[in-house]
Amino acid sequence: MQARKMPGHLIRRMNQISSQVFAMRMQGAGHDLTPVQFAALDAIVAEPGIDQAGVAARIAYDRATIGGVIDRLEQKGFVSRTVSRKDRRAREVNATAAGQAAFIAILPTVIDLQSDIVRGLSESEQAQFLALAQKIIDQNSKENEAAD
Amino acid sequence: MQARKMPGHLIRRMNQISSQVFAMRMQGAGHDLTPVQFAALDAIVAEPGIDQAGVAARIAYDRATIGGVIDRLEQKGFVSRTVSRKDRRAREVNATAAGQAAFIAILPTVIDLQSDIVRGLSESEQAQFLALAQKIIDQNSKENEAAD
DNA sequence: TATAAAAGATATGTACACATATTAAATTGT
DNA sequence: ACAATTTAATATGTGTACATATCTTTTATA
Repeated sequence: MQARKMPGHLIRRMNQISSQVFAMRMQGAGHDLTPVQFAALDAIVAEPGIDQAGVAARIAYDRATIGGVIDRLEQKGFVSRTVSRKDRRAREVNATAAGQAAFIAILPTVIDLQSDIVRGLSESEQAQFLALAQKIIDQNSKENEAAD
Repeated sequence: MQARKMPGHLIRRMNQISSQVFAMRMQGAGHDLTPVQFAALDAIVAEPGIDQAGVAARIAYDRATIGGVIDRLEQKGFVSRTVSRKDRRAREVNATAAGQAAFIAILPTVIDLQSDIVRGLSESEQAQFLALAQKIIDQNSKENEAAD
């Protein structure tokens, strides 16, 4: 049995390829966000005032990691954090004007590069692949949180 | 367009799930190897005397990362490194007796946990998924190295 | 209400992942 | 043979990813 044929290994390779395509295309378009930073910004734009734990839950991140990701988004001037008045443990995160503008500018590039990742698959194969991936994720995240 | 439906995001989530299943099952079986360490050990057992760059190429790792991975395998007593007499820049890596024994002991667990990762898919869906994943990888690694 | 339990965030430590730079050794070209 | 290039490995720095511990604040409970 070769490790290279195992689901775990194939998934690792796909993730590697996906990250490389993302980095290359974003750099080519003059943007400077990692996949994780983009996903976090997406969540924050979609739900202004969300707290860090909410961002983590929304995109299935680790709580301990999200702080650093949002740190970097803050350094770039894309988001701001304020202590919540409802719950002083929580930090409410909002996209700044610059962050919203950046998101709008970057989104088309991100959407466009997605088809690069699955290039080599026909339209119907792409749909199949996405459906199967979603199924794997749904099955394995039942015990964590409800999907939406 | 929600980031959560994009191929890149789904692939990241699958990789996350895959890594978690691997860690949990390995720990449950009393083993202590990461997915990357296992894949490296697999490559070294399959090709004794391979150099570090060879290991990296064989499993599509980053050259700069593989040194640290092999460091950790060496600390566990699973592999040994010797300067090649043919090319004194290169380090020939070999599995020790303990490393080979560990590999044989661990392999069944790793094989077994693979079906956990794709649980939720039927047999035929699993085969479909693996074929599509392989296609994505082959397409995106054409410019790097030949597959085998 | 005092205490316990839970939750949001941060800090620490380990392990990738990769870009870039550096060092040493081998290879190539003239 | 010698300089230029390439290659193997290491070093450095940034960015995840996650377990665990700690701190603060909130909530639940006796």
